[in-house]
Amino acid sequence: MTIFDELKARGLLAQLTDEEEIKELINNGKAVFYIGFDPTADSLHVGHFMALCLMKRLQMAGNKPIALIGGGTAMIGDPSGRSDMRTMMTKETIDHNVECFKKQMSKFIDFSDGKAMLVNNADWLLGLNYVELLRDVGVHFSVNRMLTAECYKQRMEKGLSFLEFNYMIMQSYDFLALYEKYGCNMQFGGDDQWSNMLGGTELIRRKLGKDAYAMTITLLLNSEGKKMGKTQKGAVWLDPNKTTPFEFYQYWRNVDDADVLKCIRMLTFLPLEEIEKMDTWEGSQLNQAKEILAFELTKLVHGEEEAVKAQESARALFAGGNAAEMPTATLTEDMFMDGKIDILGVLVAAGLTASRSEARRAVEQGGVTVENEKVTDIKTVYEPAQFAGDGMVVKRGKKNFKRVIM
RNA sequence: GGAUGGAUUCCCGAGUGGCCAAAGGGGACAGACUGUAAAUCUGCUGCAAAUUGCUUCGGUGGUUCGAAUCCACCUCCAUCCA
Repeated sequence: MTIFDELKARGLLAQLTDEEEIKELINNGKAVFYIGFDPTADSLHVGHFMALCLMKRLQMAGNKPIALIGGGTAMIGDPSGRSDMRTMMTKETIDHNVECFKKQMSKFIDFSDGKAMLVNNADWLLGLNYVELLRDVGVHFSVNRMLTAECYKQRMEKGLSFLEFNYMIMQSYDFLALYEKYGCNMQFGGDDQWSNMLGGTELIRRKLGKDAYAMTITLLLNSEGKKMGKTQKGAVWLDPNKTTPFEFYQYWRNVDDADVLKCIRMLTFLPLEEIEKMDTWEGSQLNQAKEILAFELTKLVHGEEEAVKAQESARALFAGGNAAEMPTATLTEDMFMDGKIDILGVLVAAGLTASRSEARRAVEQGGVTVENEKVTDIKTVYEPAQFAGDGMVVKRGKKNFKRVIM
């Protein structure tokens, strides 16, 4: 199976500028492609992960990836898919994020021996001269055309600043710069990047009279049409300090039935034949598929050891027992009043609830368990000795656990 | 720069002097049912020393016994005009 067919079978491809030409290039390892990542946070998340996987797949097929970190474009902020303006980030924050991105990326992509490149568009964007840019690049853009782009249309009602309006031009310029510097002939990105990417191919055509190609990856949406990889608390991060391997595992373990197979297909490296078999699974059998999904992804991101730990913890916990591997919270002396701490205090200290009021509600609604014993009285108190040794396992709801120790 | 409309709790949105910690909906959370799923039903959703107290309706100041609500100034947003 060719790489192109595989990508297609996995449902990763969304839009392509020229299917035949792209097929030819990537199947024969002739593509030099880039994917841009704007450092808007200090860790990569699931959306980036998909793009990195794509890079890896193409790299394995002999193509040369360029990972572009948008240290320059982050100064502007991409309006695509946004209903309101991004908060402007300081140069310092961006620089910090760029460093974090670099570290995480090198875990997934092999940058040794020129097999891949890592560049930062701050290197060429920040030094641009305004008037020169307008004359060289600006002439090639039609405002009328730009305004018809989907990403701007959405913003016509809410308001769009000139700063953000220029994002497309910066991204287009990136493509041109990479084309000229490194012979980069293709750009990949999320489907919401389509218009920005077309801007680049157009610019290359107009300025150099050359063809370059663009292809977008299907956005990972759940059955309700929302972006996956987001929780109430925010994104699901790849940095274990921001989203622990256990939480990461649980996120995938809990996806809807309707989304499991799609996720396995798009995110894992499991062979397609194996995935086809799972496709026939129904009902509670899908639970197995979820376990596979969670395990595979945790393994890819955090390594096999962490994946095994997360899986064992999860199995043990949901089977009713207590696992050795569990997030822990440590109490300190000063949390005790007269040698005692009440259940509300424990819940807050363990980070299981945000406030004592919330803790009170959780207890009153029968959602709190200590060592598998339901706690019904909000006045229940504990003494330091009870948290000695292995401590106690405190649960809020079905899926929030903490081992609380002294 | 001018005119008009607007800013309410996680989000949408009602409230135009006391009965307002603020209707309704969504989401989140908890319970029941399940398969760690969905759907459904129930509860709940500012904080706390908890039949009470405290802080909140863009910001600051004012009127009043009493302000989300009235007044002044400011900030931000949208629409129209330039």
